[in-house]
Amino acid sequence: MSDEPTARDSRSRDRARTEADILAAARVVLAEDGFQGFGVNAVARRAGCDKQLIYRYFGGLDGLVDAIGLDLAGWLERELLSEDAPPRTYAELVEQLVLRFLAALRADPLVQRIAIWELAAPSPLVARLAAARGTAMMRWVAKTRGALTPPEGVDAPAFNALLIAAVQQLVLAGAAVGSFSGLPLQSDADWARVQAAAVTLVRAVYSEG
Amino acid sequence: MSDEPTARDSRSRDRARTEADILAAARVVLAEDGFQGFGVNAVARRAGCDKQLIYRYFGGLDGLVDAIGLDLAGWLERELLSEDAPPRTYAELVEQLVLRFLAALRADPLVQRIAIWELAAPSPLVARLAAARGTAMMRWVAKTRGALTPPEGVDAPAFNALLIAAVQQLVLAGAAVGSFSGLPLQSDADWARVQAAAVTLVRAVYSEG
DNA sequence: GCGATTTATCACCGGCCGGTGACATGTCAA
DNA sequence: TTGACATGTCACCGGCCGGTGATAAATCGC
Repeated sequence: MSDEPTARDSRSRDRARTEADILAAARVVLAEDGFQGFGVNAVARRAGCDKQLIYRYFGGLDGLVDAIGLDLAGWLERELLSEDAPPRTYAELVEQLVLRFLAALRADPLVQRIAIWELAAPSPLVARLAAARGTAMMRWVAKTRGALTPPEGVDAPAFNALLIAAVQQLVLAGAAVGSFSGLPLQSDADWARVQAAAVTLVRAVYSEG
Repeated sequence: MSDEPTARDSRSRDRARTEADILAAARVVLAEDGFQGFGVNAVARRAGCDKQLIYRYFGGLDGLVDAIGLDLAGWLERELLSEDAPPRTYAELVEQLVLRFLAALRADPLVQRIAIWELAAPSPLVARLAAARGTAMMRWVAKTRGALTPPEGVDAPAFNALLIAAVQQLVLAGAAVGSFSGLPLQSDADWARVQAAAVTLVRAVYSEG
């Protein structure tokens, strides 16, 4: 929102520090204003330095986006991790995945903006960004799945995609307009309702065949 | 994509025709380029007339968007209508709703763009646009529901929102990048898979309690 | 035929954008 | 001390944007 440059003596002459400032500014701009406001000028203003440095140190916006993607790669995995009891059934596995994905996405405006970016302006650049999320989820599933397998005769990939898609759409809509299709998505109670419905769905599909 | 003005003798002096041209051009621009490319200059170029006319006849972009919203209000209702047998159970009702919403949204890039617009840049303007869709679905449900009611002890609004949200996210992702979370969303076979999964979900929740 | 009105076009403004070349200043090594 | 290099700033370019005032041309009422 505000464009006041963050405090930063303009003569720091510390490249590592400057790069970190630029990267942080880029994340803030993207998280706050979305991809529409994401540009060289905005990031430089936010970082309190000249935009030329973005070209010099990151090779332009593309390199900056890639840099964001790098430390974003581990985001989802970190978020999905927990010390809870490992799932004992496939239903529990999917249930944990859905609930944690909901919480993680809801808490991270940056990733929300990236997801919207992907929908609104698909490009190889942002595709690379979004790919990290997908592979992270895959790896998490592979790691915590153990020997768990979906029930026979069930199109698990389709169901899981449905569930994750529902969660993502609701989180994005909730952040943007506070409701979806008449369902309020603001208070924690609203989200508890969504969680309950999602859990019921998972169990209806996987637990009882 | 291309900016060549549509054939149109520049001296037609037919206000009704010109207004229709502008409105059509606006819909095309929005459907093709999304809200990012939606502006006075782009619409005027596409309509093959001067942008001043947009201000004169529609009062600027806002009025133009409202005009789009007007004839868009009946869109969903028209799409949802059909001569199929009326649903006999609540499960059938929701099943029809979900499947028809999927088909309608998939076939209409304009509405897809509006949905994305709502996520990326919420504003009273586009909210008015998107509200039409919501009320249209409400009215359709009220009209075809008859005496059907959801089973006891089921949070029907939450489940329905989940299902519609899943469909919407998958359609948007399919149009943008052709897949979601590893699930391909391009061929008709891909979508048949999604439909089957959605139907199974609906029945698991409503039919068998 | 003629003036008034409608319809449409054009030229222009300020502002922001991405991008680049020239320049200033601090740092460090020879 | 001096010269090369790293770091940072500034000024400028062309292009597109939304928005507006003046002007031309066709139509209509009289």
